Order: sequence, then structure tokens, then C-alpha cells
Amino acid sequence: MGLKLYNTLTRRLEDFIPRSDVVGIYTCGLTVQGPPHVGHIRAALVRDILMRWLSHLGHKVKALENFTDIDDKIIEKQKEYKQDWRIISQKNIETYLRACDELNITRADVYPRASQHIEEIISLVQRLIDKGYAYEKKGDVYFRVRKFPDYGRFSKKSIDELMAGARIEPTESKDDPLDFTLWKAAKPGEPYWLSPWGKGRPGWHIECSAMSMHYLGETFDIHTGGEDLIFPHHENEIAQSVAATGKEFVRFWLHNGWVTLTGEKMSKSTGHYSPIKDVLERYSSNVIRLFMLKTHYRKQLEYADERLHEARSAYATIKTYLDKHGDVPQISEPLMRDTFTEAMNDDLNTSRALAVLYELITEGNECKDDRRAKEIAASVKYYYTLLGFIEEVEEVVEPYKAVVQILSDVKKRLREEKRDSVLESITSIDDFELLKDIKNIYPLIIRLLLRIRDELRKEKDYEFADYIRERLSESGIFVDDSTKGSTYRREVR
RNA sequence: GGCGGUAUAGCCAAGUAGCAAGGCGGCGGUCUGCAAAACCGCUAUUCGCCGGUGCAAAUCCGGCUGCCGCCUCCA
Repeated sequence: MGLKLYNTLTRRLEDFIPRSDVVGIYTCGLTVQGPPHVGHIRAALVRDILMRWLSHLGHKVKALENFTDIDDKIIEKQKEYKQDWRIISQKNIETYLRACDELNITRADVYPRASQHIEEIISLVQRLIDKGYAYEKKGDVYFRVRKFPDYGRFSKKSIDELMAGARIEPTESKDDPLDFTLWKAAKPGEPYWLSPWGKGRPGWHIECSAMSMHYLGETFDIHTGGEDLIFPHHENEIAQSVAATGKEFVRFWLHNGWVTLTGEKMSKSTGHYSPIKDVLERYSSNVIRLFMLKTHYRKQLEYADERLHEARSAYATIKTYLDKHGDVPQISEPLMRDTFTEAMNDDLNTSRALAVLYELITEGNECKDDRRAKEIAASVKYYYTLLGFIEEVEEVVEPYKAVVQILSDVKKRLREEKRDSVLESITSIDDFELLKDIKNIYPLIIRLLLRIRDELRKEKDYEFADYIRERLSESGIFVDDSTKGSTYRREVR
């Protein structure tokens, strides 16, 4: 059984058969007038998982993710902040890409920007005019919706119903309220490009058709984006593309469910959203990834601290298991391959795929046979990596300061209480030449504290020992005692 | 109003006809000076409500209700 994907075009699960050797993917990315939020990341993560899985299945992939960096909203922001639109968009793009990198989201091959493809946009608009699908009015160019018989089919909307809500803005001079803008004349003071219709800028929608065709050809395999883009954005993309080329535009349309906050959809325009920057400060990349993959991509996903905390605990289980096994060999034939593959092939069912991971972990923990245990651990790591989780890099600077303070407090107390025997036991530890290297000194100090604590425990001074444990725990360092001695672990963020 | 989605344990969440995956939490246990961690075990006779078709339904059909969304900018 091969990969099946839910296609919005047909509203059913279909076998994914690529058109050629290279699978073309276009993701509708951001309109960059505001900071990226969790919803945008979900869309990016869907592309990431799709790309990872397609590559795993042996496909070559060429992926684009666009930035619509010039539109009405960004011009508004320019006026509001008295800052050039290019600076605003650049800032938001950088924030977004940094967040994606931190989240280990596979980079698209190209991140085209509308403002950098004006030439392709103009020629596409011209093509539509030449074919009679578009017309110019006072420097604006509109797409004649009624000329395109299939309009509304994709989003299952009827033209008559759309008419009821349609309006012509006072500034527009459309022939028909349903018509949408392909090219918009610039008002004085607004950014513009020269075109056959005068100074102006692209309308929203046309950039995606122009750029996807430019990089992927007039027909390509997969188009992804948030569910909220089905109408009007993708409906319009299809109309203008098919009208221009007379060819099929996209084979598969994948739409992810939105992210909600307190039960309502996150949205840039209403200000009801959590910026990804804030989220990354609070939770590690792996935790955020797990949080998102736990729910199937087409379902609505509630962003709430409670959910993230749950994901953090769930992630700790995986991390603890992998840490316990340390180095595991790289393998190419993991256990439970069929179950995992079946889940992923079923419209990228990451929820089920993760269940495979957890089943393996439980089995690994029960397993007494060393060889088998190694094999299980290797399989867990294999799937973990395949799903885009990463090895965590520990931050050392902040906790370093904290442990130095704790050590100093503990030494002070030892001196005050004249605990000479304990003090003596540690003076022999003269590893301070290692002070030069912060990465080495950090665990060293913790081990030193654990040794002091060990002495105290031998002397049955549990109150003092517990004090050290408590202080460390406040800094996110948890001490675990076992018959083999004490170990510590860092809190999962 | 039209269209689309969704309703499964305390919470989250898979599951489209054959005795309900997985996670979080909770409870019990092993270990321990205590704790924590880790591990083990238990935790839905039942899938929003009502009716129907099947030997058999969370899964199909009809009706009802709740929630979310699109129809205007949105990932």
C-alpha cells in the first residue's frame, strides 16, 4: 500500500502518484505584515512532515514556500509604523525562518517573494487579459469570475450565494462584484511597480499562481496551506491559473486545520494569536513538535498551556528512554516498520505513528534481552528522527550561574556549621583548572554538590542533603538517588 | 441562511462494520532515609441524542442537538 492523501479537490483520500521524478510542492506561506504565530508553524510543520515522508518513500521533492510581502495590509503597517514595507516584511520573514530552523522544519528549496516576481506576475495578468479573462479599469485589473464556469467548485460555493455577500468597494470599478483584483493601481505615496496598466502592485492571489508556475511548471503535484485559504485564495488561484494555461493546475490540495486559542481560531487580523517567538521561549522545539504531531494535521488543534504541558510530559518519556540507551546504532530496518508505514501512508497519520513509538518504548522497558533491547532503542531513535525530532543542546550559561551560587551557599553553610569532615572530603577535589571551560565546569560543579550531599547522607544529615536537592531542583536540576549513586537530569523545557 | 468540519474515558487523541491504539492525569505496586525518576499493573461493557439497516455499527442510513469555521483579511 502506498501513500494516500486527502485531497480537498475531491474531498476524499486518494493514492498519491507523482507526475514525474520530482514532486513539486507549493505551500502558501505568510503575508508578512505581522509576526508569525503558532498557526503558521503548523502549516510549515505539515509541509515538513510531508517532505520528510515523501523523501523517506524515495521521492525527490522540490518545495516552495512563498512570502506575500506586498499587499494592502503591509501598506497600512507602513503608514502606521512609518517604516518602509520592506523593513517590516524582512523582519517578519527573519523571525519566521529563525523559528522554523529552531523547530527543525525542513527548509523549502525556494522562498519566493511576491515583490521579487513582479515580472512573472505582470506577464500572467497580461495573459489573462489577452484570453479575455481579465480586464483593466482605471489602472486596476480584475479577473472576470463569471467567465470561468467552474468558479466556486473547489470551495463548494455557488456564485449566486457569493453574490449575496459581495460588494464593490467605493474605490473599485469592477464590472461585477464577484470579480477579484489581479493588479491594483497605486495611490499617491504607495509603493508601486511599472506595468502596462500604469503604476501599481499585484493583488492578493496572483503571486501564488505566478510563482508556483515559474518554479514548478504549469501543473504540479501538491499545494498545501491552512484550511482558511480554501476560499477565496485557492479558489481564485485555480481560476486564474487554469484560465491562463488551460491546463490542470494542481493535483493534490492539502489543507491543515487551524490552531485555536481559547476555542477560537488564531488570526493575525483579530490579534487573537500566540506569536511563535513567545512560544519558543517557553517550550522546547521537540515539545512543540510533539504537541502538534499528536493531533492529525487536518483536525483543529487547541493551543493551551495545559496541552503543551501534557506534550512536555509525553516528550519526557521519549527523551528519558533515549537518554537511558545513549548510543544506539544507526539501522535501516526498524521494528514495527509496517505499522508505522501504514500510519504515515494513511494521510500522514502522525498520531498513530507516535503510538508505534510508545509501544516500542514500553516493550523496550520490559525487555530483558540486551540485543533485543538495543534493537528496540535503535528503532525508537529511527522513528524519532524520521518525525523530525532533534538532539537537544543544553543551555549552560544560566544554570551555570545558578549552580555556582548554590555551591557557594552550601560551602558557607558547611563552614558555619563547622562540618570539617565534609569540607575535607571536597578540598581534595581541585578541578578548578577546568574553570576555563564553562561546558565542563557546569556538570563538574553539580557533581561536586552531589558528592557533598553524598557525604551528608552518609552522616545521615538528611535535612542538609534535602536542602541541596531542593536548591538544585529550583534551578531545574533534578537529583535522582539510586542504589548505584546519585544522578541528575535537567528539566525538559 | 448556504457550505464545510467535528462530537470517543477526568483531559487530549487514533480508530469508517467483527469484541475501543496511544499519550497526559489518577490510583496501586517495585525501588528509596525520604523524595523524585524509572519501571510494572489498573483506569471507556462503551463511542453527543433518537430511530433504522445488518448475524454484527463508534464505524452505514435518516432525524435531532452542541461546538468550531468559511461565505470579508487569515496558515
